[in-house]
Amino acid sequence: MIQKPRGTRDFLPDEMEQRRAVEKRMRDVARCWGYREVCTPEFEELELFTARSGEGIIEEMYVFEDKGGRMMALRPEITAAVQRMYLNEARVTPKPLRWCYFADCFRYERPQKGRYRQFWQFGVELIGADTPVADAEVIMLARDLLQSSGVSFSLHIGHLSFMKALLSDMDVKEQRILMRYLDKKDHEGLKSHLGRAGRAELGSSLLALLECRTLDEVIGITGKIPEYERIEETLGLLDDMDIRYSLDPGIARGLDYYTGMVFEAFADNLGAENQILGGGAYRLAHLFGGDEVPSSGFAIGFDRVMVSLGDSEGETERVVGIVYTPDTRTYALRAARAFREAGLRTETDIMGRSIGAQIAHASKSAQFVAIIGRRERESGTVTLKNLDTGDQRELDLSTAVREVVTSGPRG
RNA sequence: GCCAGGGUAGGGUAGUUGGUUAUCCUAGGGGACUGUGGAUCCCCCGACCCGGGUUCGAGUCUCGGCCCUGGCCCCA
Repeated sequence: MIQKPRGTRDFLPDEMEQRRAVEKRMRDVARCWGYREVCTPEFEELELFTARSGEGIIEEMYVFEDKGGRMMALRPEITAAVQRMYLNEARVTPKPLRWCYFADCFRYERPQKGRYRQFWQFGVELIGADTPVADAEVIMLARDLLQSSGVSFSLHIGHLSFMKALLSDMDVKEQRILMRYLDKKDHEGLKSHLGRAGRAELGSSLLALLECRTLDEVIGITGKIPEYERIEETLGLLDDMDIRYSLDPGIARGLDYYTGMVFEAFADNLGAENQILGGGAYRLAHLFGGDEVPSSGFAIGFDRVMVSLGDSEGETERVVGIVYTPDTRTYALRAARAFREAGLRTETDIMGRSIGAQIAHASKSAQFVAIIGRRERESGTVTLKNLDTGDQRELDLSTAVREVVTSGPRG
């Protein structure tokens, strides 16, 4: 038999309902913050992604040549595409732009728990704002979104200026290597690299920086940096709004287009793949040939959030089963229409089953059955039976519909 | 790309000193039961991941591959 591609998943209705429920809560939060949804193509010109991350990431992407000989890639993330979209379509839109997305991405990687080749991200981008309160807004929104999902997490906030202050006299390439070591918390690798570069004296201050948990401690190591006041203001806002976070000067976020504030979130109950959110302030537009625009944003690893939430039982939807005899089929279908017009999930027999078998089948998912025979058809009624209580009454069709609508969901 | 552990009906399983028709539960379909449900009973459907090797004979042993799970690497 044909199997699904490696690293992809099928979702049955129960799981889809859980995912949609979480997705809906996130959408509602984003909407309340004024972030409106955008959508970009599933695939883009390969160059959109290599311009930013280098040729190396081709190995980790789904890349193909289309029939016109153009090199394309399934999007491995959304931020670059949104920036391209901004440059293409929305450069003159009043700032700031508050956008969000919920979309699937593709990466050609070794699958494991919480890591798939097709995965979904819920993300936001705030374009054209470059203030302390903009930084704070994005972080507060990140917190609200994760909170709405019900996941248990911790939020870590850093700023690239801390490391850069200590590394300011080194060239950019060297900085990048060292920041990579710091991000990975690879102390030995860091020390030996510094030793080879003849800068062993930096080791202790860099490692001490990783241990800092307050801005004052950081400044004690880096000295007063130009960004100090801005960072203090952002963190102060978060404190005033009772946002719980840890200051983590070790966050480097691998990429060089991040410019200032960076942050990550981790699920409390996941193993190796426990990062469920990452983001920060960045500049990207120049790479795509546009005027620079300060932006910030983040993406939530939606699948990891779902793994963290585990198998929780979704709300049971009210279901009505229409049970009827063969000679009342048309009346039964009209009755079903009336229940559906009231917004109820309504199912009718299409298997030619007996009355008893229809009820038996309906009772697996439904809370109500409307039983219809010749008598009900003649009088324009249905016999509404509550399968939870066993009560049943013959009611006018419209009364029966109202009865179910006002009954409220089960359990 | 690396390491470890796994793959038997849709789901969960038994079967490993190699031996007839591969066990049980559950789910699904039908019936007992054509105007009243989840019980019960009966019937049906349905599996050894793929390929090579050893053997008279492989679910079982062996090799390779694929896939899953966990970890490493990576993680935009």
